[in-house]
Amino acid sequence: MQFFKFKQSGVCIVITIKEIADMLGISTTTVNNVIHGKTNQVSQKTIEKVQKVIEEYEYVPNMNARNLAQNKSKIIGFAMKAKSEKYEKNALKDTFISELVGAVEKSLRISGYFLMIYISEDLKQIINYVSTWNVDGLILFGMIGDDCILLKSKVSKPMVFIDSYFSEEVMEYINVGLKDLQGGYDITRYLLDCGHRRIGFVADNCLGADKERFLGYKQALREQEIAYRDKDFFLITPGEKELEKCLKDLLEYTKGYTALFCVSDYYAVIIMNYLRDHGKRIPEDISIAGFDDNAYARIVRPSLTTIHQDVSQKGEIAVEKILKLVNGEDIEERIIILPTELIVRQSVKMLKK
Amino acid sequence: MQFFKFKQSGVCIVITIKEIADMLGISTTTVNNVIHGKTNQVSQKTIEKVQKVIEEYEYVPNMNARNLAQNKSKIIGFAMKAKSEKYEKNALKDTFISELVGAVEKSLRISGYFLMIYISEDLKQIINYVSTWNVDGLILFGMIGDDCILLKSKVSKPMVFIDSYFSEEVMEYINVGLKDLQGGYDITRYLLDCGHRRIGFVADNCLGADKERFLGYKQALREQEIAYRDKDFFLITPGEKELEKCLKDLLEYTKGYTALFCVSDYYAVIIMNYLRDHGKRIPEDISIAGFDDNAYARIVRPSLTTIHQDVSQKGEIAVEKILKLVNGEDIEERIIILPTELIVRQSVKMLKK
DNA sequence: TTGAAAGCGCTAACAC
DNA sequence: GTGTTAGCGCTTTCAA
Repeated sequence: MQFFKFKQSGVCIVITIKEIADMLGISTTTVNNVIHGKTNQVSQKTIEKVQKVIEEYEYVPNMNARNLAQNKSKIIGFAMKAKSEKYEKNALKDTFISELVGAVEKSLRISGYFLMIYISEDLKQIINYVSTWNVDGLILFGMIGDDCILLKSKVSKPMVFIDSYFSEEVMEYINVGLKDLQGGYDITRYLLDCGHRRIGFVADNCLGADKERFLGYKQALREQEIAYRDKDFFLITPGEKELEKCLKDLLEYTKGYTALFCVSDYYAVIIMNYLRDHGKRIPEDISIAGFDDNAYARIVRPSLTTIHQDVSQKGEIAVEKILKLVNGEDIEERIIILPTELIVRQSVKMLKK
Repeated sequence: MQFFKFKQSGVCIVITIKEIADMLGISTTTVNNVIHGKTNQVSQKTIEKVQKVIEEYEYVPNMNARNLAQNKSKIIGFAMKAKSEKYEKNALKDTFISELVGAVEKSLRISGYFLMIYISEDLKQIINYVSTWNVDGLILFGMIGDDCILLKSKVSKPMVFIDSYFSEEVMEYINVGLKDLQGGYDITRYLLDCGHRRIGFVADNCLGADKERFLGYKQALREQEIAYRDKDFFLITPGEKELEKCLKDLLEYTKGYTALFCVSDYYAVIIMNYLRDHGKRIPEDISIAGFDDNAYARIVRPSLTTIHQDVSQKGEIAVEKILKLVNGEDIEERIIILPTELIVRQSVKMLKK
């Protein structure tokens, strides 16, 4: 039985290859060939006939069918672990994440791929997600060593990591990272050069990139023969209430310091505003330095002295790499380390020596 | 021929229903029934056997196959038009958008749906996207009247609009909106109450929500019998260079005004910083008011007097509505209008009367 | 230059 | 309780 669909205004019909073939009394193979531009196999006449119908009926391929048949999708997954409370609410409220995702989205779109975001605390769910959608490739943010190993062992699809650190011996990973240690060193060095001697380090963990920044901080201290004491690491806890408590503690804590190096602008800005709202003058009473140079850094007053990184570039490179892998191309540079730059603004006071 | 897959460490195998059935010497229907919890049809013994294999081999359904068979997906599309230059680069750099998308992502994730973002200047591409992925539902942001009509005529899937305005007679639309006019009125009224008489309005267009805010602005002026002149509308142009030029013009323009009502905090903050960097004191030389109460509003100094809206709530409601529609449930409230609230901070000067 | 047909993995109507 | 089977729309091999 032949079944023809007729174009009607106001009614939404999706036409299939088979229907086009039936309408024209030809085979699906031929229609398919025209759709895929394998026109050397098809007569000019047929091509035109088919194209006319395609246009008129606005044929659009069914991705699910295509993917099923080809065992692939046009989807690149962007997966991240929802670190505890921090991102459980709304990961994209962190401008770092949103800029990164935005850059990835845009790059993929330009290349004809689709982005699917997947956020979960549970790595197993992320792994399931990959196979359930048969994602062509995965961009992973914020994974630490063990995660990477598990992922590598469970996922056979191409993967590109962003901001991950893993041991040297497993170099088959692809990672787009940053000179985190260098950045941590540079900003601490700057604080030291400004005459600061009591410098607190603020972070919500000591893993991955944050750990590297911390190591850079310690290295700079060491060079100036300043002893690092455990209490110089101020651990902040994400999550509404916990954060509130931390900030309160911090108010007391800062009394022993002239400067604070916050591992990210995200926290630097929160802390800066909190301290100021509680009577501290910045940078007169306490200097604040950040890391990332996010959108807030320029906007807060005093504007934030920080380490700049190009977040969009991270996303773009990650996409470039993943698409190469998806297309079976070889990747020469597997570990990309982007540079950092010290941005001196107004949140750090120059102490008299 | 039977084909068994064996679980091996380090190798990633995806098992199918058919394979489970073959391994156990039962039918796919039975396996399927167990997977879908239709256990009243299956003996306890079989259930256990199947569940054991599912667990051991980590069965995960193939979405493409499932979607194809069921003629649906678990995807909700979030589509927006890339307004000219503004979002072409990275839409998520606008905190309004990223918070909205983040909230949508989170709500969908909790409900077991997947989000696919689709940004395009071209509405036709958005329409194609819907059918190519057979998206279950669409959340649309930033569409104006004509867009909505076209979408309605071309897309048969459930749709929920965010921040759209359309004429009264087409009430079958679902829209999650805001008291934009009221908000525009309130903030202008506040400026007037502070003694301002020359108030400029700044926006990059005069459509949709921005238009409503503009109408609110005009209404407040009218009430105080202040004449609105065309030149009181300062049109700003997005895009790197154009924006730069606009800001320069604005510097001159502000001479005729004591206050500026910017249609969004996004612009308010940019303008505020620019003016200050060029020697204007805020609010002494010129007062600035915004709209949205985004993350920057609290952070800039002087902090921004603005109209608050709950962006995450918009996203959450949109998801709630779209899922109801997807599930064939009835929607009682089709036009949701969220409230606004005046937030007085420090960017507006109280003039002596 | 064109066509027939098998198959991707899952679902669901129907039969036993 | 369990099994058979036809399809979802597209791709692709092989044959004509």
